[in-house]
Amino acid sequence: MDLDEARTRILDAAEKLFYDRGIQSVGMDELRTTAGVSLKRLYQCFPAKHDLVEAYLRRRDTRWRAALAEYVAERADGPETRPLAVFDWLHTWFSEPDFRGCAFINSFGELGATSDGVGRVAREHKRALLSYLTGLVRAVPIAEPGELAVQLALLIDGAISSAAISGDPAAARHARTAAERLMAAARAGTEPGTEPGTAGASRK
Amino acid sequence: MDLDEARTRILDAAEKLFYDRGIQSVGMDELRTTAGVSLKRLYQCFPAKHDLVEAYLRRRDTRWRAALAEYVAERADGPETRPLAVFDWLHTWFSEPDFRGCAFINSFGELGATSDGVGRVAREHKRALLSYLTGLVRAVPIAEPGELAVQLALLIDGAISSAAISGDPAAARHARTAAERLMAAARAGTEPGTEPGTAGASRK
DNA sequence: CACAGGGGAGAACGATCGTTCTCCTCTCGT
DNA sequence: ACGAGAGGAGAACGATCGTTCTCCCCTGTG
Repeated sequence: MDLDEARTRILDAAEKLFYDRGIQSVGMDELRTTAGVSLKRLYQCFPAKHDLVEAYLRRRDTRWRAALAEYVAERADGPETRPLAVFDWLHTWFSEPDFRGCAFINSFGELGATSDGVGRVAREHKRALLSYLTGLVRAVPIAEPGELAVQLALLIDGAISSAAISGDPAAARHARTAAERLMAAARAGTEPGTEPGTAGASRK
Repeated sequence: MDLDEARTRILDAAEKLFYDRGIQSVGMDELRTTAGVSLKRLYQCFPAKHDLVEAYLRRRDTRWRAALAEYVAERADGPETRPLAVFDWLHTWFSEPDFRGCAFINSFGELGATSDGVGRVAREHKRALLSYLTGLVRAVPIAEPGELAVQLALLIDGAISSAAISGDPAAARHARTAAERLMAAARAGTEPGTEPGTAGASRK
């Protein structure tokens, strides 16, 4: 077996088990069994459990954000609907049978006080999501794009937590309508006639 | 030492240790030491660890919601500002040095898949919070109070998670301004002249 | 064919977990 | 004064954890 294939099989097993049942609830032996590799291989790829935990979180971060960005890019039919498509993607995610909330919030709650690596990865994940949202919002003429992006991030985190605990994917729909109203409110803050593109002062 | 005093000392220790470091990271022996009771007493009050975990969560639920309701009742100067006072209370909570997010989201992420008692308490906590918010919102003339209450709940959960991971209490302020705009949007949905209290149809 | 070496399976190790048991002390009713 | 029972301190137990070690086979090269 290749060393890279062993790595991906271990990471696949880690993602399934860690996300489903929490990190401290799954031992290295079960991980080894699920991945189908030997213990020697496991410790050859990841010298300690916290290395595997961090690698699991980092890979999940990049994949999660890539899946979201891909969905938004191909589903939204314009810059105005892109921020709302985020919540449609959330709804499909919440509807998956093994959905169990945000892996980073869960890991942070479990190990954030103990392992600073987990806290760091969780912080980076939320910061990267916020910068992605900021990019989406900037493509729409809006009074304060940073503020709206932060508000959307709050709605996203809230919807994830609510859907995880209640088990009801409808949290994504409620968050979506809230996002619509926040976008409309932020749009109302822009004075008409001052959008970039129409040169000159048309009012004053 | 009284039996009731032992119970509260154990619950005090459990709340501090479980909330600070997670549940699985603190053992019964450290709990016993912090509470200052004997192991026999500990197991006399709580026959197993999961009993203590559930009691800890239930007591925290009632205390947390009571503290919130008390703050809102004495700080808000009218029905219109009560929902916003919730976010002011969040800001003071986030600013406490040992703030580490929502105990129920954290516990659910750590043990929700394993222990169904934890999942049940977390669900009840969120449901009770939502019904409290619904009560606050119903005192304001608003088109769909249930919808607005759900949206506020999403903002609250999102602010808690965001503040926990980023460490920045400003999440409460952002959530507050979002709540203001959502309330204004929901208020705009009510037709003027149809509030209860002004008898008769003043428009039609 | 001989043999060196890497990988697989799993036993083994020390630590720690939740829980129980032992031993000793103290108190209280008669 | 004295026996009985309750409570405290902590040893002890079985299980499980993360990690390492042992043994054996398999393959490739002279």
